[in-house]
Amino acid sequence: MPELPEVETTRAGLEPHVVGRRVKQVIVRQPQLRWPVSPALAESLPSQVISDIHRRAKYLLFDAGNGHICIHLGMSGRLRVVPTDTPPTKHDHVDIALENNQTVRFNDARRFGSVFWISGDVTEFPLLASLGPEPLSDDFDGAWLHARSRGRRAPIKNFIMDSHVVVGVGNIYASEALHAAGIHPKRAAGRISARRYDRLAAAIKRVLDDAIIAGGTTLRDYIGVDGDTGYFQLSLAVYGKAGHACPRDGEPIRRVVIGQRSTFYCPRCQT
DNA sequence: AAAGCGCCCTGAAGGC
DNA sequence: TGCCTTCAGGGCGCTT
Repeated sequence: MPELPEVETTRAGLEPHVVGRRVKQVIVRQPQLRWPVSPALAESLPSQVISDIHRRAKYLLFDAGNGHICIHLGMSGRLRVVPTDTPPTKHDHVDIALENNQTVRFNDARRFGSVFWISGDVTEFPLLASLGPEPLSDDFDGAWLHARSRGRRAPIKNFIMDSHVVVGVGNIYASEALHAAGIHPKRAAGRISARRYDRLAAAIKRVLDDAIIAGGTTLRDYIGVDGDTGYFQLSLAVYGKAGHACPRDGEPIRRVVIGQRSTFYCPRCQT
């Protein structure tokens, strides 16, 4: 369930532990993740220095000089920094051991996550090549959503969760942003005005930004401590709150399934 | 091109 | 208490 804010907080938490460090060894205990872990990872990475950690969508990209480590957390993936001699526990699938006797450890119970080795240009890597803009960048705004949505009959909730439209809007924050913008999640994307898209784009930015700030302040050092992020139980207005009063008008929040995903909305203030 | 759905996997929750 | 079933969920990729 890591959403973009959790991924960004993981990136920020890893950065001081990893950047500038040389990789000593890579251990792959379970290569069968969402995609198989390529042997090239363990072959190419040792002796390289990690110079940077970027995030693109929900992918973490570690610049290793001769290539990039690319990690997606799926829905149950966790990255922790532990002393290298820490015995692995259940679902500890990949270790990246550093020369300072610390190890970046990837744990993923459900194995929806992935660990890639990208030897070439990351922007040409198939999974990254056709992604939409970052939601927090200036490339993403209401005008972009409006332009991209013309003729689209899919529900707006599916539309904003389409990574080719905009990346990083997961199931939780899609519901939250639509509530904040007062838009019904089932409304056809092509039937929403430019003005409402301005509000929606702003809501997406605000919701994600608030969560990143909250995560950064409350969980600043979690990676070095025990690695358990928990989930950011932020001030969610609608997600998971079926039957609770809408914070805006008191109407009971409803749950509905859209695109095989739980969706929460207020039937009164979201139109 | 767009939309819908299957699938990968495990743990938690619910039913009996 | 314990077994069995159901379901959630990110996101690719196949099908329609």
